[in-house]
Parts: sequence; C-alpha cells; structure tokens
Amino acid sequence: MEPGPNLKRTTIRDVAARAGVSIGTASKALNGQGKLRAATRDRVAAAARELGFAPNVLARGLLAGRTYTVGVITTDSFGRFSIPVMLGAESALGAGQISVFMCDTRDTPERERQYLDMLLSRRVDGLIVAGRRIEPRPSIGPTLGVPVVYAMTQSMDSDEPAILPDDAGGGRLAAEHLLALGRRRFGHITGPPRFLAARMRARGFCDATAEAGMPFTANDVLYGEWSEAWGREAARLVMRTTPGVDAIFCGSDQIARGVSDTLRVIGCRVPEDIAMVGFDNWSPMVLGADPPLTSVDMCLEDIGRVAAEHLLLAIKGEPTHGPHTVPCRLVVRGSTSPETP
Amino acid sequence: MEPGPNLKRTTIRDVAARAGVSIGTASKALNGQGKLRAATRDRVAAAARELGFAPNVLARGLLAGRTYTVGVITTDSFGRFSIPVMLGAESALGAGQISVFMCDTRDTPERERQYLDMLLSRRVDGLIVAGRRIEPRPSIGPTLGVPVVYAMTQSMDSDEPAILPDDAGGGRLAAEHLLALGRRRFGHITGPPRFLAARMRARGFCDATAEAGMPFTANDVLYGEWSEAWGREAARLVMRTTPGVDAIFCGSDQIARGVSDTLRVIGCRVPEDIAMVGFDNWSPMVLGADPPLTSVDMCLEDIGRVAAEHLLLAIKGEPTHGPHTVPCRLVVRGSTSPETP
DNA sequence: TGGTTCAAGGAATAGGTTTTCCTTCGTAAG
DNA sequence: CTTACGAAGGAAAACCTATTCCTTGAACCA
Repeated sequence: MEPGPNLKRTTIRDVAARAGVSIGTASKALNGQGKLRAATRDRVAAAARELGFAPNVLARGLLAGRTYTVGVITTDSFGRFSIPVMLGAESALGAGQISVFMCDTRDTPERERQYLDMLLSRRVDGLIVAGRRIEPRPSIGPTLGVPVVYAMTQSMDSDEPAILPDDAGGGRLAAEHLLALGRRRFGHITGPPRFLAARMRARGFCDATAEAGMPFTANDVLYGEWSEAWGREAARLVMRTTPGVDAIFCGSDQIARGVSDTLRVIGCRVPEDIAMVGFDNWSPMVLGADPPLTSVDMCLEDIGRVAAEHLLLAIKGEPTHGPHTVPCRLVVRGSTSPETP
Repeated sequence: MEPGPNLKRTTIRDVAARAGVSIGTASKALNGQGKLRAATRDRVAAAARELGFAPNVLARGLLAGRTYTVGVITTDSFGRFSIPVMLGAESALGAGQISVFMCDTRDTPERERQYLDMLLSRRVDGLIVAGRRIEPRPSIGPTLGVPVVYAMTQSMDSDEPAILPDDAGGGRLAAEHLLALGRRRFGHITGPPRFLAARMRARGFCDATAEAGMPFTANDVLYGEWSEAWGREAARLVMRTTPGVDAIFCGSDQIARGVSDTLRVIGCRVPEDIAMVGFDNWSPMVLGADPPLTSVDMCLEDIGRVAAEHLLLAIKGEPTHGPHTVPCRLVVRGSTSPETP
C-alpha cells in the first residue's frame, strides 16, 4: 500500500519467472517474435495478464533509439487556436502510439528555449510548433537534429514545413455564400491590418465579389481591433457610410457579436435586413448569438492532424517542405438563413 | 543533415572522450558529485558545452526508477475549465523539472482506460485527474501504484485527495459585494439543479443574504441551463416576478450575457438600475460585455497549482487525503461599479 | 547408426546514465 | 625508508527490454 517511487512495478523479469522461461523468451512471446511453441506463448501471456504487466516504454525507447513521444510547443497560452490544433495532432499521433508533451511558452522566447531544451533532453522524436498568428516567426532552431513542423504559424526559413489555414479561401467562402443568397451590398469589419490573417481574409472576400461584378474593394474594408467593442463601433460606421448595406462579413466571431449588438439596438433585423457571417466558428460565441451566427470554420483540428501527418513522414525520413494550406468550411446558421436554427 | 532517428545525439561518452576522462568521472563532474579536481570539472563542463550535451532523461529515469513525468487526464475536452487547471499544474510541476503528458478522454470511459494504460506503461510518477464538474466520479483506479490527485472533480472514494473550488464561498462573495453596494432586492439565475456547483453557489448566496437579514431564499433561485438563451429568457421572468429588483447574480458569465442582452432591450440600465455579477470570470465573455461584467473567479490556476503540490507531496511519500477547497476571488468591473471600466 | 535439419528456447549484448566500490599515486608521518 | 592516508579518477553494476546469436534436443533420411 506504500505509494511513491519506492514501489516496484512488475517487470518482464517477473513475468518470465512466473511463466518459467527466460527473459528473452518472454519478450518474444509478448511481441510475437521468434520461434516459440503456442503453449509457451499462452503461458507467458497468461502470466503477463495475471501480473498486470505493461512494458516499460523508457527501456524500450532507450534501446530503439527513439521515444515515441513528440513535443508540441505553443505560443498561444493554450488558447482558442492552439487547443483544437493540439487536439487534432494528438489524435493523429495517438493512433500511432505516440504521446505528446504539451508546452505553453506564454509567448516568451526564454520559456521557449527552456522547453526546447527539456524536450531535446527527453529525446522527443519530433516537434510541432503551434501559434496564434500565421505570420512567419523566427525558426525555432535550424539544426536541432529532430524534425519540426509548424502549425498555425510558419518559420521565416520558408523551407521548413508549415500547415496553415486558407484564410483567403475562407473570405471567398463567405462572399460566395452571401452572393448566392442574393445579397449585393457588403460591409467587411475585421481586425488590425498588421495581421496577415485579416488581410488574407479581406483579399479573398474582395476577389470573390469582384469576380461576381460587385463593387466591394480593398478600400471598403474596415480594419480595427479583434474585439466586440470595435464591432459595436464599426457597425454604426457601416450603417452611416454604406446605405442599403444588406450583408456584413466579420473577421472574427467576437467582432460579429459586437456588430449584432448594435444592429439590434438600432432596430435592424438579422438576417432579413442584414445577413451576417463571422469567422472562427467559436462555439460559445456563435451559438450564444441571437440568431446563431453563420461562420467560417478554419478546421483547426484538421490543421493539427495534417501537421502530425507531416511530422510522422519526417520521422520516417521523408520530410516535406514549405507551407501547406488546409481549406476552411462554412457553417450556415440563422444569421444568414432564417430556416436554419 | 540527415534528419530522423538515425541521427545520433551526443552522449556523455562523447563528452568524456573529449575531456579525456572516463564516463563515470564525466557524470560526477556534471552533477557535482564525488571528489574531482576543479580543473577536471571545468574541462568536462567545457566539453559538454561545446558538444551541446544534454543528458538523456530516459536513461536517467530508468536508473532512478522514476521518470520525472506526470499525467494529467481531463474529461473536459481541453475546455474552459481544465485548461487553466492544467496550466497551473504544469507551472508548479515544471519548476520541479517534471514534464506533463496531457490526455483528453473526451469524456469516454474507454479512452480513459486507454490513456491510463499508456501513462502507466510510460511509468509516470503521478496522476492528476481533472474534470468539468465537481460531482464525485468513479475512482480512476484504487490501486494503481501511483499517487493520484483529483482537480475540479472528486472521487467517489472520498479518501482520495481532491482540490475543488469553493463554490459556496463564491456565491457568498457575490452577495456580500452586492449588499455592500446597498442593493437589497436580488435575483439569482443559474444552471441546472443537478449540478452540484449550481446548488453550492446558490446556497452560499442565500446564506449570505440571510445573514444580512434579506429575504432571498432557495425558493427564489431560478434554475435552468448554462446558456445565453436561458439568461435572456430568465431575465424577463425575474423582471415580471420580482418588482424592484436591483441586483442579479448569475451562475455563469454566459447566462449573464443573456441577461444583459434582455435588460438592454427592455431599457434597464446596468449598473444604475440593476447591478450584475457573473461567475467564471471568463475573459472573452466578461470583457466583451457592455458594460464589462463583474464576476467571481474560481482561480482555476491556483487549483491546478495546489493539485500539483499535493501530488508532489504524495510522490515524496507524504500523501494527503480527502477534499480540499481553494477560495474564489471577486473581480469588480463596470456591471456593479460605474467608475470601474 | 550417423549425420543433417529444424524447432524451441536460453545467453548475452546494447542502449545512456548514475553510483558504488576499487585502484593508483603522491605525500606526510613515523 | 616504510607505512598510512587522502585525493583523484577508473571500472563495473544496475535499471529494463529487444534482438542476435548460440545451444540443445528431436526427428528425419540415407
């Protein structure tokens, strides 16, 4: 009953003794290797079961020269973006029996170095670097000796593999949906222009409207903050400067919440008067809105999954190179379609 | 330049060779053990630095009989509650050079078993079980051979250590704050009564008002859902049934957002006419609200930190027993105090 | 019967580090 | 000059598993 590390867990030596065979034979029996009589295999298996034996992954890793672990380093404070990415990565890796060390640098380079050292001394087989912004960041280390994949961010060394959301495609999805609904006069309210993501979404939106012959241009985009407050403010601006506006695309769900707030106060109906599309498809935001918000989903879990797949390839010795985008997905709800709840 | 596991990392043997000493001596020099000349220590240190040597934690752990890792198993899908808990735990453990395997069971018992097996075969030194609901749950395994601490949840075996938020104390904080502001006629809108947390918060709130001689009783509590929609609905109910109400305490920030929505629509001013207090202090919710929402913070990071401390004690061989609560904290914002932004 | 082949399982090694014990050498005391 | 002691560092065991190579014994064929 004594807890703590002084308690010895059962090892393969115990199993071998109980089954009356040598250690090597026990190992072979448990792993299906070598030439053994069926009866012997069964005897070993039974002994292992009775003793609750589970092989020591450390010892196995020491021998194999790899640890079946990878590190995920995020600068997002385990935030809204990195969590789904990590979840996706973890499920893709877990299927391959690989476990994940998750590290949150809180966006300080010093912590990043510290975690990096830790992961290297734990001999991880690979590394995923996740971020909150898709802007290129300094490479985490060009010559670490372990494969690295970037997810939701990219390295300034443009040769390193990076998995990114298709922000422009997301903006395009929003525009095409609104056009299909017959909307013709648009507003686009989004975050600060220094964010590459904001610019890409706007570009995709503008391109799609231009192709449809609509006069919505880059000059019409309202850049501001990623906040509800900015959404509230910008909504008034749009109503004043764009008479007849019948659709607003927002660069984030939070901005959309603010816009929706103002529209209600000034007596605009959603979606009858104005259709709204958000970005992120962040559950508490889109479902809490009234009506629920149509939104572009970046499929962050897919990004994590794809990043994991690229990492597995690199570990196998077939590295990939450069950026790679994952398509977005539009989720239609009440803010563009009255029938949908 | 060849990546992958075939690339050998530098070992202590390389360091020893470069410094011209034996492996054992190198080890002693690096760890400050044994009797060595200062010059020798320096020579080894220099060699280690030049080669970028970091000891293989696996090999060290194999020898020490422990791995300097712990597992955190959560049923919260890396959600709003478990993330801060894990962050707190991780920072308390990281300071002790312990790394964390984070596992998300997505609330399925089968995955839980699977992760448990994985963690045990990785020989973690301990386990933290985190949850989304503070209701007692089945013990993860009474006789695992590793110490376990529950955080934000508890085991049905009431002897196992559990770190819980002081929900009743949180309700009490809200009541005392509103009373100090001179409010006298209350409403309390919260989640489903089957949630222990909802009942505890209500009890704390009622107790504190009773002690102040106010007539707010358990019968006045409005139980419903943890959603904005319920907040919108319940707000109308309160306005109808409680004339002169001047303060509403909500069991979650999301409910508070819904309430706030309705109040604006019917022309009630916050905080002048009605003061509002939420629960969770969930940033995007409380800061996005207009005015920003006063809220009770469960100090989830503290819960994680305390859980980690209890776990470290248990690993050291001094286990603790039974539930242990961590106090909440009230964060005052514009929804109760006009001066605060 | 003698030799060959094959099945079954044992012995030994490697992997990287820490620690215990042992050896060597120089120096001081007798 | 001999003995003893302390300092400095080397050798080897231990941790646990997987794998390679080797031994044993039996069956088979000529």
